[in-house]
Amino acid sequence: MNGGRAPREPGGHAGGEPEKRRAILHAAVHVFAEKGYQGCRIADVARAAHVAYGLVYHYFRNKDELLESVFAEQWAILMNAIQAIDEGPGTAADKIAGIYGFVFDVYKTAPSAVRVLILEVTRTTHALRAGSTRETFERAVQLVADVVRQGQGRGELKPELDPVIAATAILGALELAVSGMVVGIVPARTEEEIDRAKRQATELVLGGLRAGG
Amino acid sequence: MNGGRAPREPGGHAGGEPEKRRAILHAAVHVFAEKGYQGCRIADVARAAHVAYGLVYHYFRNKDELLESVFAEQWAILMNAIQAIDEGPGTAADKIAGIYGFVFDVYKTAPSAVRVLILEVTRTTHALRAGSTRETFERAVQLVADVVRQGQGRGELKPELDPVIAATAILGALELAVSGMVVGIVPARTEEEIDRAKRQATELVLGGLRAGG
Amino acid sequence: MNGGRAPREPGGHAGGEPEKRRAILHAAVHVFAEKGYQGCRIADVARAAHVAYGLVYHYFRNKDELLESVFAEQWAILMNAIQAIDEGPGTAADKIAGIYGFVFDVYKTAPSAVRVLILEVTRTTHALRAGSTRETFERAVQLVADVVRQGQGRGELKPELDPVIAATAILGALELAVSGMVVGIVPARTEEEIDRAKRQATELVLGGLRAGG
Amino acid sequence: MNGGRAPREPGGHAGGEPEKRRAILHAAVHVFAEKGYQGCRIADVARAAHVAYGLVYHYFRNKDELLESVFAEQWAILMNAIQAIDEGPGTAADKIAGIYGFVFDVYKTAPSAVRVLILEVTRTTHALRAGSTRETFERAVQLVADVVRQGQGRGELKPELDPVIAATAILGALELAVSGMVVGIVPARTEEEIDRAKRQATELVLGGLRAGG
DNA sequence: CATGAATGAGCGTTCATTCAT
DNA sequence: TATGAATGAACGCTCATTCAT
Repeated sequence: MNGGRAPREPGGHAGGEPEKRRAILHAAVHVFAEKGYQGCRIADVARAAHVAYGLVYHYFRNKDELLESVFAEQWAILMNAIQAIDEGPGTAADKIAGIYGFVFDVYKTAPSAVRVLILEVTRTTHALRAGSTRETFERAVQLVADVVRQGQGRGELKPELDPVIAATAILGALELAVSGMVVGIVPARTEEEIDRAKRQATELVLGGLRAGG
Repeated sequence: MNGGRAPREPGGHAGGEPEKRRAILHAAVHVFAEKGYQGCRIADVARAAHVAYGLVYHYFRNKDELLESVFAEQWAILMNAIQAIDEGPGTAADKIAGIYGFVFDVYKTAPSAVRVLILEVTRTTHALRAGSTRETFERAVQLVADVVRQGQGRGELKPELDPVIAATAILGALELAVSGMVVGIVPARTEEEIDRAKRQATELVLGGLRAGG
Repeated sequence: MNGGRAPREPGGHAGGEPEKRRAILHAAVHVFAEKGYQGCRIADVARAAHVAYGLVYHYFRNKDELLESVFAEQWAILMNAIQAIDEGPGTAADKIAGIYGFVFDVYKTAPSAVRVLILEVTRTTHALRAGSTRETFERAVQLVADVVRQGQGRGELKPELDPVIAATAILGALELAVSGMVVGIVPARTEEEIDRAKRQATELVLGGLRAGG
Repeated sequence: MNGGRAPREPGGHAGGEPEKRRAILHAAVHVFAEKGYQGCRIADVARAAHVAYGLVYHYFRNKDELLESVFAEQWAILMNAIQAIDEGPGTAADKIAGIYGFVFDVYKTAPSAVRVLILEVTRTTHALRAGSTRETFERAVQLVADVVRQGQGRGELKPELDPVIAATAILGALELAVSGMVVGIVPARTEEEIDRAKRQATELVLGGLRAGG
């Protein structure tokens, strides 16, 4: 594309996403994670993104839409990972362990992202109810429920469990484990501590799911 | 605990807690549950309590203290229940089942209370960090962790689990299960549906904890 | 009223209108007249009323409602005057002259009020369309149209005129005469100049209305 | 007049006014008439003109100048008509009737234009005070006043009337008659209704002016 | 000429908190 | 105790204007 023309792509874009929009979204993740929904001011995001106040409103209709986008993006990443794990090889236990592994690994390098992902999901219930957040979350539950169903079909997991409730518990345990780290109840200062928490949480939830438990 | 309570013996009724204070607290539970932290305005609470605006500030230093008190009260109820269950007879599994049973039962008659208890705990992290909420929450984790430790001591639960992480997962699964009901992912319209969700969630988490799983 | 009780009526009221509300409304008339709808900032009104910013929103839902109230009040005064003139004695010509006289007289002592009354009526059409302004204006037209009808009934005014159109013209001529004074096209610095403009305008419009003209 | 026009011969078409500038001006008339001064956003005009945002600022220094130009253009049309009528044959009454006729006729085919012409004249007083609008308006008044003077000189109109005040009333009655149609007080849905309103208004004002009334 | 991204001051509105009674 | 009027800082959003290309 753009063959022969001047190779411009300055402050703008060329079929892709404007870099300033990226910067805003990127900054929003951190500010949002740091200060929560109510404490996350547009001015903070703009400043963190080294961008003029008004530009936020050039790319996003309003605060809700901006934070919805943050949600959507973070969840999209997680969803892709879950789906890839889901469609890949391995037992149901492997896959669930894989999901846990992914989230804990991301936490090591980008705790803010995980924080948004996990901590704020249920939080802003009302304000964002109309948005796509809830559907996205439901889809995640369904995706994990599918993993459970497959595992039940292969006789790996307890057949009597309701897959949706099981999926809820799987993600719930994951959420509070990460919450615990974020809040400081569960120690997670070193990589080893994080790995330890990961192993424990994984073991715990898998123990409840395995057939013949 | 007496957090935020007026120091001198208040109330027009001598000896007890002033009824207006009660009304405010009571109203706050519902408004808080209904609208969340940010959406919960002092004016709403006062109106719902059929009390003058300023009276809220007579009994509570500020918004945070009011909502802290709501937390504290709801958690106190749960803590007492947990403690009673803890100190009572039965295996660790019985006790954990008892805790789950208690929360789900309260949900049947007072979903607002549970909503506050569960949904808002991690939410308002930053705003309330200075307050007693976190300590209360930690104490709950420790209480459950004690149950786990006791169970491990008696050989009922897997000895290799970190009690704190286990407790975190126990409450985490509980949280998201209830969240699921509140948000509507998990069906909970009838008493039977709620009981079913309770059984499933209990089974799931206990499966992960039992020794020889 | 208030017999025997402590004669309090401090910053408050006693069955009447709070004085601060009065002050805000009073200030709004001037600021509105001075700067027009768009230029009239809430901050200006508050400052002019020697009142805190937020108090404006204590008494008025928003800017539109405030300015609607200004309209309503000014028009109410005019309407009362018109109605009194209408119901009083005299020929239709006397009554129309009376209305003109009233408006020009008010202009001498309170040009701001007239300015709001006249200049801004049609102006903020869209913003205030939903409000009561238009209905009020229509009522004024009807009231004047009634005067015309009565005059036609008594043979004083041309019978072939549509009373509504006549009323529209009567008020229109009045409006632009006053507009002319406000804007400076028609000289109105001294009381004499104002009276001269009044006489001329009255004569002009009456000339068009009188039977056998 | 050339107010606000790009100095050098513009347009891709050599010799005339650039068509984009035309489009902007044309669009501005409608948006302005539709939304009023404050509601008329540059973005709206640009969109309606199918032109890039920034181009508006290429042809006009700022919003005020754009809307001044709209005024100027519309008034120029009216002024030319008035002047032609003025310099043409006929009595003063004929000429005034001609002016009324012109405005009402334009209203039939381009109500937006008349709306701008009439409704917004006095409105934006302050914002545009520095501009040429007022002078233009004053010139219109003078032009009509000249017609009155001529009529007085020929003994057709009452000699005792101040020509300026008379002109003010003539235009005032015209304004409110049209305003009434625009706002909906005076019925103007069919051509017949418009014509009826025209005749009534004309008769009314001429009745006030004719000598021996 | 033409584009539209980028800027930032300005303003309406909310709402926790205080205060006079 | 109880009331609710009064305060003002804070923040979301708009939109005229500029600028780089």
